Amino acid sequence: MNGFLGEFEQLILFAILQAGTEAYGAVIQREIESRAGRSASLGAVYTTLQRLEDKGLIASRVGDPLPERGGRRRKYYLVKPAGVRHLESSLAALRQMTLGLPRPLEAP
Amino acid sequence: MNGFLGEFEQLILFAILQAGTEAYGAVIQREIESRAGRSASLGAVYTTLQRLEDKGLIASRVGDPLPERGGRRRKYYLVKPAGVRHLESSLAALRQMTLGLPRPLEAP
DNA sequence: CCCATTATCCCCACAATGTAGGTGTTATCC
DNA sequence: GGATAACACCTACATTGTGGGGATAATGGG
Repeated sequence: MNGFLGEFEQLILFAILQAGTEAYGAVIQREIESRAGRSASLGAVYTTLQRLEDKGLIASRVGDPLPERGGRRRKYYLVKPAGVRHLESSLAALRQMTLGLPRPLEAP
Repeated sequence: MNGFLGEFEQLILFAILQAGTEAYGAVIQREIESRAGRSASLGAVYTTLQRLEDKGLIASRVGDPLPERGGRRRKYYLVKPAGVRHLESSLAALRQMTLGLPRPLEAP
C-alpha cells in the first residue's frame, strides 16, 4: 500500500497512451505484444485495467454498438492526470538509477 | 514463471551496478533511497537479493571481517551477464513503449 | 422470432513479487 | 564474557501478475 506501480501496470498505462482514442482491451493487448515483444493474455489485461481504475489512474467509457458483425460493446480507456504523473516519476527514478552506467544500460 | 522481472528487482540490479565493488545490503538500500527517492527496508532488500540469486541473475561472496567495531561479515553482490541482459531487454521494451509520446514520457 | 456466431468484457484461483518487523550471527571492545 | 555494534536472514502477509473459462450483448439467417 505504498503507491508504486508494478511492471505490468506501467506497460498497460503506456499502451493506453499509445493507442490514443482507440484504447480498448484487444488493442491494448496488441500494443504491448508488438512493442514490448511480450505476450499478455486478455484476462491479465482486463484484471490490471480494473485495478488501475480502482486506483483512479485511468477512466473508462463504454462505446456505442458497432456496425460490424456483433459482440459486446467496447470499453475505451484513457489515462488520467494522476496516471501520467505516476509514469513520469517512475521514469525519473529510472533515469537516476541508470545515470552513468555503460551505454546500453543508461536510460535517458 | 515467465522470465520477466518485477519493478523492485530491477531497482536492486541497478543499485548493485551503481555500487560497483561495494555492493552489500546497506549500500544497496542507500543507493535506491537516494537515487530513486523511495524507501526500501533492509528486509525487502535481502529477500529480493535472495530471489535474484536463485534465478542466477546475481552472485555473491562473503567478505573478510572488517577492522571496524564488529558485526557480521558483509556479503557482496555482483550482477551476472544474464542479469545485465535482463535489464537491457527490459529497457529496450520500455523505449518501444514510450516511443513518440510527449516529452517527459519518452524514455530515450 | 430464435438461435448460432461473433466480439468483447469479466471472474476466479493461484503464482510471483513486494514489504517490513523481528530474529539470528559474528565480530570488537572493555 | 558480556555489552554493543553491524550485518544478514526468516517469516508472514499484502499486492501484482496471469491465464483459463465463462458471461454478455450484439448481428444476421432460417
